[in-house]
Amino acid sequence: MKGGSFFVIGGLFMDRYDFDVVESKWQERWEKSGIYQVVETPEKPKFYCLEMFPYPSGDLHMGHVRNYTMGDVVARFKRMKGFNVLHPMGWDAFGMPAENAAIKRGIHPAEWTWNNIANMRRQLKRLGLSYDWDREVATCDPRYYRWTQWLFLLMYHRGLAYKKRAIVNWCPSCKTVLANEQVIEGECWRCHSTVTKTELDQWFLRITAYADRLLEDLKLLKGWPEQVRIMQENWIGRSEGVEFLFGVKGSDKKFAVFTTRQDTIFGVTFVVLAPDHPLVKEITAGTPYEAKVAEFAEKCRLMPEIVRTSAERDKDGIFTGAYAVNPMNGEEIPIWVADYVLMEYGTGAVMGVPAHDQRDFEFARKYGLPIKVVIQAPDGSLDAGTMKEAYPGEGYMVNSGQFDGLSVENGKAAIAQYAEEHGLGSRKVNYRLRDWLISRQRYWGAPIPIVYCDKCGVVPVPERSLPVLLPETVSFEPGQISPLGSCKQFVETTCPKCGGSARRETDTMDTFICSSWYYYRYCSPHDTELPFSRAAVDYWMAVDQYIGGIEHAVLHLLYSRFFTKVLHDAGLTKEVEPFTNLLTQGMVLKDGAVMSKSKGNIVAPDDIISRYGADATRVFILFAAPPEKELEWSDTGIEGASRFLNRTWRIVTAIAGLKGSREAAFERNGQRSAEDTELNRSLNATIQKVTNDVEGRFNFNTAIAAMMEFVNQLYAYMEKVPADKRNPGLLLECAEKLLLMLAPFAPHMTEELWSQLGHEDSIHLQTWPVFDQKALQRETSIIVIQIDGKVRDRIEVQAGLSGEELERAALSAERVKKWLGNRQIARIISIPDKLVSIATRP
RNA sequence: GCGGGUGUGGCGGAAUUGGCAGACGCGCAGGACUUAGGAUCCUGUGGGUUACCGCCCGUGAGGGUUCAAAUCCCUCCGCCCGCACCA
Repeated sequence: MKGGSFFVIGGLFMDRYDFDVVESKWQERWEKSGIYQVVETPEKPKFYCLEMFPYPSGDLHMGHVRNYTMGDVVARFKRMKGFNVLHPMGWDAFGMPAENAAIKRGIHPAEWTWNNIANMRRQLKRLGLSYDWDREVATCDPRYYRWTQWLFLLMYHRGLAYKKRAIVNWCPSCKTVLANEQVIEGECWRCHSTVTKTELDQWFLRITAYADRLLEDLKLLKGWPEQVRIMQENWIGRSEGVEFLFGVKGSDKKFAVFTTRQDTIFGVTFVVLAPDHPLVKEITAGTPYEAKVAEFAEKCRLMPEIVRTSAERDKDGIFTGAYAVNPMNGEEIPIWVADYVLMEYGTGAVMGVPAHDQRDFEFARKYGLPIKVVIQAPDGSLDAGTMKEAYPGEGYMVNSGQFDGLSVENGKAAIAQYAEEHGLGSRKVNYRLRDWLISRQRYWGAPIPIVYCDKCGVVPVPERSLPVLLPETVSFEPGQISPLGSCKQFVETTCPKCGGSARRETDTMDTFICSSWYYYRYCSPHDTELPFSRAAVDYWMAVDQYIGGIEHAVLHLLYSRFFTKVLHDAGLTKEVEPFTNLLTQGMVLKDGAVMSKSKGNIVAPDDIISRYGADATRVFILFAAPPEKELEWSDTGIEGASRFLNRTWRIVTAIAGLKGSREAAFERNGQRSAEDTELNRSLNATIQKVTNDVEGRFNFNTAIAAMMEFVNQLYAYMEKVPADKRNPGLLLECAEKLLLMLAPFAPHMTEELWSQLGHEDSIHLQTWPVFDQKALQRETSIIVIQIDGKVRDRIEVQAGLSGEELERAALSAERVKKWLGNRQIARIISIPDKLVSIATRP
């Protein structure tokens, strides 16, 4: 038979299928029939499949396509597996770009945002994603941000939202403050400008009150990548130690010093205060040191954070003229001020133990301060006079009075206990995590629902008065105050308490607040009584599978965990963690670099879909790399995906055209040729592999590879078996089960072929195929024979032979005899149905 | 510096429990069909060698454990990511 002839169907040669027609046809039908809409169905197991919702920047990029295609495959697969699947989509719609567009082009942020949403919704629908669009949310919609404000008030009433004057991160380009998490290597996470410091009255959320639980519950997140858990652990930065109270010589002033190395307290030869430590001014006031120290502190204040906290930089410091008293031994030691000590961490004061801390060592060397060994190395080699670097390791205590001889670990416990018993200090836990600064001096965000009254002070807006609406007409030009501040009608209000005149808070909330609870809103998106209905949330939460970029490892994922815990404590929800399983997908690259306008290497989803169709785009983006890895976009690679779909189309339409195939399907147990048996085995092996790859480990790439292989097998069968010897019933079964497996990946083409095979119901409402264990069994196995570790022969034997039988068969093989020659057999290992390994000696 | 990841053909990648390295795809080469092919179908494709039966080498480098190592252990190198004076 000549290649290609079995594709002639009804006289027509079907070369390629028309994806444009097929895809839009089914998208319309799915929308009309609402097949992806879900309601709570207690008798069915639920599955909440969620992808991080996008910022509506205007156009979908390939990273979105990858993220949402993965989620869609999981959602469709779980549906076919019998789950009631919640798979929603929405918009993280507040944020700076909308405001910048308004300033630049005179479009209102709302208009710009809603236009972008409309375009991106169109693009998502074009990809054939199975969302329940009835549940769509947009965080900039008053029906949504009303509840964001409600949740702020919940925090406020629980003592978790507070306002304080603080030194904060300021982005001069965005003209707003930033939370610590949003400063990446000294730069603004969004625009990469260098962040400066400024002092402002700002709103904070007390996330530090949850530091321990956020850390502790990371243990529950077994379905998260270890990397993300470690990043959160590092960010929270828990450390245990002792806070000592040091006295100031010649006064009754005291100051606290935090250390994790209380065992080295006898080695303190100086103490260092942060330049902005309040004690600095007190101890230098009226002394000859005052002016110089103040000048030094000012220099530090002006230094950009990134420079000041760089570990490589030489440490600068200055003596204050004052002396501190070591609470443990009464020693008097000089008080210095240095740039390497940060007011934000611990107590803003550090005890200098140069012998056992590298930073202190460098500082002591630079300024000629004494070095005193108090932990001797096990080999007794440490000598203060000859040390080249600090010794932070294990050893035993020396020069420490009654504590001499203790190990580091025992010394830590003993000193801590002694300090507590004698009122010299107390055990303390410190965190690197800071409270979450949430005020933003911008317009396009949810207004903070707070009113300032001269008589009543800070007054929360009552729940019944929510939402505090954004005024429509304001000047968006950023300045030192929020744009809302320039809007009189907004600012001027009456006090909810006393009815007198009052002013509204003019800052808006960090958009990360809006995205910290959206997954709850999806559960009951139209609720007008509460942010979400308890019954709906109890049914759907937690999210069973969350998919998104690793860039949110600390930001969004930490904030959301915090919100979930607060909601739980408030009795609004039952779960303590929002996302049971997390998949962090890798980035999409082009020519080895991230796609960006400036590099000019952007591949636009719309262009690709127009040229190859949504199904081919989906298949390629899943096939090109495993989900967590970076994916290199390839223009020829997508051709391959397109070829595979067309190849599938042709073979399935050919099978559909086989005369009497449907009738023949009832004769499944009739005669089988060897080729039939092998094809059937191949079908079941493919079902097993695809199921396992999708369900167990999200390896969509190998699942697609397995289906490609199976399609190749179908072609080989057609090539090998003459038309009159083919088994139409088996071929039909192969075609149908292949389509079912491919349906989550290529939903349009499979739906079309499914209907062409005569089915009335959507393929997406079918049950996932099950493989037949019996069909997998072979009558014979190929056994590999190794001699001294090298493969020397393969023999075909009856399946299931015992080790002994295998050995006998192996040793009687001609090639084996030849290779063995007259060498002696030292050992034989046989693994049934796999291999025989023979070790020899001369 | 600390923590994590990773290194496999010309390229993307596979090998799930230590058991035939390179599945699948791209690219390339040859053939078939064809007025034509950038469509489609078939064949080949890690390197070396060769009477195309094989044989030798081969998973960043070196060493080790084992009948057997991409996989486990040790030393080193490259790249990527996170944290980075955190007391």
